[in-house]
Amino acid sequence: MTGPDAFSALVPITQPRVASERVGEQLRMLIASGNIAAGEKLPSENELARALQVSRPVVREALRGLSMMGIVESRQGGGCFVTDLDPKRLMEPLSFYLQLRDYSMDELFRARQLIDSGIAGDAARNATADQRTRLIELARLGKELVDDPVGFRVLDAQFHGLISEASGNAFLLSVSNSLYSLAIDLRRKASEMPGVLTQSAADHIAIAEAIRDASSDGASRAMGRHVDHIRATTSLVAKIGIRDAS
Amino acid sequence: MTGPDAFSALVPITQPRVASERVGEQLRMLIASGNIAAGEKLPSENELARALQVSRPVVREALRGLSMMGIVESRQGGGCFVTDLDPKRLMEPLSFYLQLRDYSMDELFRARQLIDSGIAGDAARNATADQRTRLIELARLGKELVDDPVGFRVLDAQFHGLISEASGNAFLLSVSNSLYSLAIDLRRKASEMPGVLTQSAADHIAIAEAIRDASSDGASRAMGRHVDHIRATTSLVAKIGIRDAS
DNA sequence: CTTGACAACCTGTAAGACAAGTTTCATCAT
DNA sequence: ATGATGAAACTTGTCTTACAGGTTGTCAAG
Repeated sequence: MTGPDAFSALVPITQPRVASERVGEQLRMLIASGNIAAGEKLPSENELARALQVSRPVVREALRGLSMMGIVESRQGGGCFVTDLDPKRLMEPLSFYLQLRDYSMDELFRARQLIDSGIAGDAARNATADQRTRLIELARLGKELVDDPVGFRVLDAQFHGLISEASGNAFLLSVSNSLYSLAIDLRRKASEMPGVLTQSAADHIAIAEAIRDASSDGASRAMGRHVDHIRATTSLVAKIGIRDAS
Repeated sequence: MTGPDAFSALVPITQPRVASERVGEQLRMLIASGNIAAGEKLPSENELARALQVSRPVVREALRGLSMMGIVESRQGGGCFVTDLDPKRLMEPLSFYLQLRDYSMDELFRARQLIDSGIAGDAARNATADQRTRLIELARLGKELVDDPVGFRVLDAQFHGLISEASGNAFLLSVSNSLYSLAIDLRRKASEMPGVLTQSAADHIAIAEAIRDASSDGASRAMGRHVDHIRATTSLVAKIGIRDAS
């Protein structure tokens, strides 16, 4: 190894060799760049085939690939549409990866701890007065919902969403939402265990108060502890849940 | 808003209605469960079609979808193989999602500071001996490339990639890579300013040494300073670069 | 035993056909 | 004039056939 070989890094993404993947890549770029908006209807398969100078099966394979990734959605007779591009949908392919390795759950919690702690710290710095009071309200409301798992989960989503919003960082918000939706099924099971919601409600209050007091470090630490608690109960559920998988 | 609407969470995944997605789902489960190992060769498209009682185009669409997700890989004439299931490949949907919105420079740098610092800390804990020595090598090599912007950028990418890999967290690796590629065009311009690369090379050495010494906090702080330096020079370039944007 | 050509096989692409569902629009009845 | 009805056009879903381009394995000649 004499020096860095420039050629290996010069082509970071190997451009798909086969036609259908090139077509898929092109469509994906059109969507990512905003030329085709979410929910918009795509041209018909025949039109795309004509425009791209390929056969219809090639277009179909490309669309099917995008469909499996949750980017587009085809309705028989109706046409092909870009989905709402919701994180929940787009993160679903990643659940395959989570099935592959049992320790991947740890990766997600480590990521969540890092990012959510940072977000909480930023929220303590940047939140508006309205957001601070609303957070306190939500946290107090949570204490009354510890016996209502469904209601608490909705409130929990609002609480975390509001903190992400208050942090003023759209990118971290995206990442945090992705993590949240990846773990949401496990969270649903965990929230039915006794004591879990009581702990979460207490955590929420600590976080909300730290943000209210503009204590950046305090908010970070409180959020870190919160994620720790969630990790503990969730990994427990994950272990138990193996045997009663359908 | 009276109460939480439970129905939105009641149907987490809709099972694929079309044949090709059912086929894809089935193959994916075979791979996730280990019945088909990584690197293994799949039956030919015709065999799969016969076995699954569908036509070849259906099988092809399914395989193409899995191929776009990085789960399988087809070679013309050679057959279809399961990939090595490398996390880097499987996390690709995440980078597409992060490309969707346009983020401000400040958001990206704040995110990068948070995530790369965390990654550096993890790398100091989890890196193998080989990775530590290789990092030192790369950092030292960088000092000799401060007059070669192109070469330095290649090495810089390798350096950051190796740290992400050493952290052992595929999710954060993917996020970090996305951040890196989102800012790469500005970085190209910045790396041609005098002094920038000298600073970066020094930063790299500090980071590599902290990771070598398994100093988690030190690596985090060194990376944080590094991102700060990059932010300073890059934002300068961004201001200047506005007028000669194509 | 090595080497080279050939045959069998596999994926890549194209084109055509029909089924099933949706949308649109014109027609008919009110 | 307006609303409902139904047919026609369009779109996706699937199957079939065909051939080109590439790989792999075999077998015979050297």
